[in-house]
Amino acid sequence: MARRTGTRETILDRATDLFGVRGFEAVSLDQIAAEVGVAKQTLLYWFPSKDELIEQVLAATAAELAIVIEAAIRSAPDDPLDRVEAVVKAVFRPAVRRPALLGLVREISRLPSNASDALTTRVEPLVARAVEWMRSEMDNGRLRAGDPSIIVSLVYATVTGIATEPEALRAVGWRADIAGLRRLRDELVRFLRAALTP
Amino acid sequence: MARRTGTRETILDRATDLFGVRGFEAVSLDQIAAEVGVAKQTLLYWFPSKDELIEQVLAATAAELAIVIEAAIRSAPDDPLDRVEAVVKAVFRPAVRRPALLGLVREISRLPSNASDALTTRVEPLVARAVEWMRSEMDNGRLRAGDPSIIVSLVYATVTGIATEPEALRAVGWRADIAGLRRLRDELVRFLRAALTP
DNA sequence: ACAGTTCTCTACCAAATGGTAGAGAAAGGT
DNA sequence: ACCTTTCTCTACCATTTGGTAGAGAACTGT
Repeated sequence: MARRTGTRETILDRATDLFGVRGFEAVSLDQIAAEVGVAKQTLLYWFPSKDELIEQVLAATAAELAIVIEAAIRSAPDDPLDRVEAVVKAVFRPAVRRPALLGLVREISRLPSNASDALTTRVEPLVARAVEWMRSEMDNGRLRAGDPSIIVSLVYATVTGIATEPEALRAVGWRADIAGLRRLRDELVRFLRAALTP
Repeated sequence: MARRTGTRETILDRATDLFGVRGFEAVSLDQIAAEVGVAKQTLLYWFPSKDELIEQVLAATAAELAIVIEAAIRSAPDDPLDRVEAVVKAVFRPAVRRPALLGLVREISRLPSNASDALTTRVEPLVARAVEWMRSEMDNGRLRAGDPSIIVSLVYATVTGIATEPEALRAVGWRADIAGLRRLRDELVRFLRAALTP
């Protein structure tokens, strides 16, 4: 049967959404296969085991986010607050289009450590660079002084948290229409700017 | 056999930790039973089904957090920034002692909506009160102006996010000793103060 | 001593889980 | 035309899942 898009890519795509929304262990291969419209064994042809599938999903997600973030940083102005805003906006777009993306990132902490270690070591240099950058900007007096490691984590937690908890937003009456999304994004940016301004 | 503490309470306790760390669907009744040191059917005697157990775990957690928060608010000073600090510190203590507590809160969004609705409607008045309080303090000029609903969600996302993602903190070299915890808590409070100061 | 309630157990069960074995279709290269 | 590789399928399998049935302790009040 002729495939419109690669079966492998379709599987990765659907699996990303399901894993991100419901968690790795909560999603069965049968469910993914049904969603893709293919037999379970087709999954196991492309990915020899569920663990392997999870690993590939994580790798693809990390790559996608890394590209978006890199691009945002490269084309961002020099002022650190503008830079943070650029990165947050860049991540926000794909994250709200697919809540599962950042949800996936959160899922990593539930993996057996050996599985997540590969990813961790790959992301580590990026994180280290972010922390170093933040430290130097703090020294410059262009960002509010503080423990740069923890501040980086706090910014990450805020963005990831707000993008992956529709429940919290629903509880305060927020609606996910286009106007709501823009308000949320702008309020998030203002919140972070206020938190980081010297 | 004479029970030291109530079997029911022990089950709720262990189930809270397991659910909070790994997710509802990822934890089996057998695993909980093994952890408690009891037969699975003892679980099903106390809680007629897994759904019922989940519901009770959520109810107990909500009650525990509500008590802590209420107490913090009552004994807090009038200044809104001090009040936020008091609540955050109050939640932070049990949250880091048991990361599963806030993890559980996050898990709610994965529940079938009918199961979480009961909880949602119970929490709704508290949330509404918080939003109204924040709006009036913004009008007073004692908090940075903004959309009070979204700001409440952002504060919640920051606290929950940082307390439930040890992975993000590990990635920046943070250690969970007592000194690290205090630094984290203080940095979190400063972060939120900066974000909310007019 | 005894009956009744409370509590925990062993023994099952049907359904779903991740995974194996291997057949057969589709396509390309020669 | 034919062989090989690529891809998807049906048919199973052992294990684990949430849950049922019902027996038997252990504590109660009388």
